[in-house]
Amino acid sequence: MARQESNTRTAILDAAGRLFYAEGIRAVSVDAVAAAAGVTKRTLYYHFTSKDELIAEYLQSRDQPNLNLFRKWFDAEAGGAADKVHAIFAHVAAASRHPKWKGCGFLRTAAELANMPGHPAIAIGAAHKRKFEDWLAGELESRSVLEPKRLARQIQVLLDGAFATTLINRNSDYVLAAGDAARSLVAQLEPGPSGS
Amino acid sequence: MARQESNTRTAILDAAGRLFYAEGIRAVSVDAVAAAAGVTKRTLYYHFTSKDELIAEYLQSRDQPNLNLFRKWFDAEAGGAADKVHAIFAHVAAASRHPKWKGCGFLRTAAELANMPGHPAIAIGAAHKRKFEDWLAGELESRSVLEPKRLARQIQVLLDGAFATTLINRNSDYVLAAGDAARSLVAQLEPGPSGS
DNA sequence: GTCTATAAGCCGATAGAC
DNA sequence: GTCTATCGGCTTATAGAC
Repeated sequence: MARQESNTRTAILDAAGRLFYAEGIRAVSVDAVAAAAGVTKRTLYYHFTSKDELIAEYLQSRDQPNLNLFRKWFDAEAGGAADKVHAIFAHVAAASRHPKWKGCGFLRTAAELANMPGHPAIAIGAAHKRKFEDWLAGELESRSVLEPKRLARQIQVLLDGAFATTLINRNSDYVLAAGDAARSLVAQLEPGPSGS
Repeated sequence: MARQESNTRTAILDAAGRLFYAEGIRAVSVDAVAAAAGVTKRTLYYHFTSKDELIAEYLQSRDQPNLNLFRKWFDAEAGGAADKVHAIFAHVAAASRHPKWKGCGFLRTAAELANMPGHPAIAIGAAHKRKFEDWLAGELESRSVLEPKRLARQIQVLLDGAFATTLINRNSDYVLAAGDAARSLVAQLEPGPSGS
């Protein structure tokens, strides 16, 4: 079966993503990934040169899907920019109540690899966060919100804080608190009746 | 030397703290901690029953020192509550520029142990964050800032977001952005000329 | 209380057959 | 492209001497 190549590769990447997110990068062995994918370790090493490459590709595979979720939540919410931003946090809060929730894979991976600042996976995480920030700044700007870049950066830090706190406090109260804060910050700079 | 007991224990805990913070919980072996403390592994296991206990005690040993830092930075800043809160972030930003900076040990440990929600170390992290939140709420309330509890929680999430982003973005811009956001949120609720 | 020595198994990665 | 088999080293934790 010469053309099964990409199927096998995808199966390995899917298994890696599931396990890395559920248990953490260093807690999951290459053996475990191979077993979950239904291949031998030797096959895994045929498709990926190292565990580090597997980690990097796992995060890369989550980049667009995650961004699309944020866009969907933002677009689906009626109302002004403040309410749309708040909706993102409300949806994250709901997701955080799911039993399989384990926070943000990008942040958790960066935390695990804090002693390897040059690791490719961290650069992929940085690019992901940057894309979110840039997208949000564009949305705010097109709605004539003041200081869109500064505000988008503040909201991103707030969202990362929300992700981080879910790992310490099981309930979603802190995510909702972050959402309230984000809405306040946007409302201060939003045009219209409640603006300046 | 019957009374060297607590010295040895302290040496082990110091070494553990240094290594766990610098390289991460799972990246550091018990062998490495024992070697750094200048004792054998058997001695380490005489003083601590397991690596998990060592992890928990490492975080416990950081609880009060970290809280004292926050208090010191807050108290040393002249001006109103908004400026005092901002000062905490400014000092964290400065600390994050140090080459040995690796973020918040409590959050990084929680991220590494995300697959073990009942781990004692996570409870210690939760208690630490809660103490910070309660202390800050008290400071805000005594300065007649409105909704002190809600605000303290928002600021804590912002601070955790600042910690988290330093692991992805090397520079301290995001910490400063968080500090600006925190100051804005306090200023909105602070009494006086700029208040309602 | 601290030591030497070791258990028993898992780690990432590779050799070579087919 | 996938397999079986294995390397050398590291993992947490323990046995037993002193």
